[in-house]
Amino acid sequence: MRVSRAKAAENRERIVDTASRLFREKGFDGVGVDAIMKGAGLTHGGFYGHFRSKDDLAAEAVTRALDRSMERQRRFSNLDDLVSDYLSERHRSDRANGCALAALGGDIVRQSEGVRRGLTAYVREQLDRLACLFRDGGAGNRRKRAIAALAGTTGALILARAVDEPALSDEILAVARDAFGTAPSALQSRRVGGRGRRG
Amino acid sequence: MRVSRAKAAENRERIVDTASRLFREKGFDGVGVDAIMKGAGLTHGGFYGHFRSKDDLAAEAVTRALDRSMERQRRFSNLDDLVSDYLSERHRSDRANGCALAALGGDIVRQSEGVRRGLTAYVREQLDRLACLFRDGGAGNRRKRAIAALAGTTGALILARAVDEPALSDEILAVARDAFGTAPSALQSRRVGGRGRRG
DNA sequence: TGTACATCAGTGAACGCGCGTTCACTGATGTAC
DNA sequence: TGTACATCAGTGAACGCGCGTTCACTGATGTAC
Repeated sequence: MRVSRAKAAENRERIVDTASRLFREKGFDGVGVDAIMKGAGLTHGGFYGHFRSKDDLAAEAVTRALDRSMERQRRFSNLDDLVSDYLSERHRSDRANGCALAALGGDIVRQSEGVRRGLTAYVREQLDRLACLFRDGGAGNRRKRAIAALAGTTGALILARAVDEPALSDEILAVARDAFGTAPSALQSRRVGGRGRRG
Repeated sequence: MRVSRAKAAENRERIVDTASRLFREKGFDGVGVDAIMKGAGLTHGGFYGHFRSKDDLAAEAVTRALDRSMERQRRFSNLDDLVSDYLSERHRSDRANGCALAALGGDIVRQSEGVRRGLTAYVREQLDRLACLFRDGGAGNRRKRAIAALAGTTGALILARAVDEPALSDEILAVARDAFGTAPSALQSRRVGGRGRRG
């Protein structure tokens, strides 16, 4: 039974959103067209009225996830808050709604050209944004610290998720929040005791 | 046709090695039992004489990859060399023989309990090793820097591989080498010019 | 050391299930008058 | 505004391919005498 054009467009959006979440949660190969359509409240047969293939949807779903990530991170106006949010326990456990880069990491390389281009644009934007959030230092130094912070937070989230022991996972998140959330950071020197609140 | 027990054991080893490389290169779902056995110079039917299932092999293959990584990294006695090797262009392009954590990242979470336990042990060992390589600071501070370095290098390698543009990828590797390869690092302060050779 | 037989590593055909994709069909929507 | 028809979003059965797994078979290895 046909539905209105508005409803059809809405359905399409819901398919992309659902796929975006399911892919991050279970990986590209861990989710079938059937499950995605069911998750969007439809039947699988209608899929090809909206997309040319599962790969095409994957490209859109990753792009959407990255856009949402960017939106979320724009809400923070200082590095500490942004990093605390990114390295929160909520984000660690909520893969489905979290950073696509951390969730799909290595698999993205094997995706289509479009997906990788979208990801590259996201990384560039993210680096620019991080560089702005550093308060001190010249442009070159801020960019370097932005790269280190992006690599560090992404890696920390992946590690915290991969590791089996809650205590170690918590420790990784906590240390990384401290190391990458402020600049200069705990990485910097042989500071003993204190969490740098004074500085 | 039956082969000698020694030859059979050797075949089994070759299957694990081949799988270890192919999984890192193409992901767990990107490689079939058929391809693995062919890569090891055998036919697929013999697979189940060696392993209970593909998942069982995956567990062994990841463990093997992590062991090899650990072996390689033991060869370096200072942090600079270790990080330079880990963040080299060779490692970026040679996924098949590189770090399993960076190559399989998010997918490992969805693997069996055994795999995750092996990975956790690897992370612990790696952190201890990195902490030793820092020359200054107390035990607590060294561990923190080890965590930051592990997260940073892992994240940087994943980013450098994910990104589409060679120049950006090179920049990420270079900056991360500088930031995580020495302590204190470029992250530390608003140092301008010079690569810290003097310090 | 040599012979006879049991064992079993590896082979290749076959099975069966899941999944991406296709298609004939349905019936509500959109449009022309 | 109302009616008649064409369109087309969604349905559910079916197809076909790939892949994990099984199995009867082969023939070299290992063992018992």
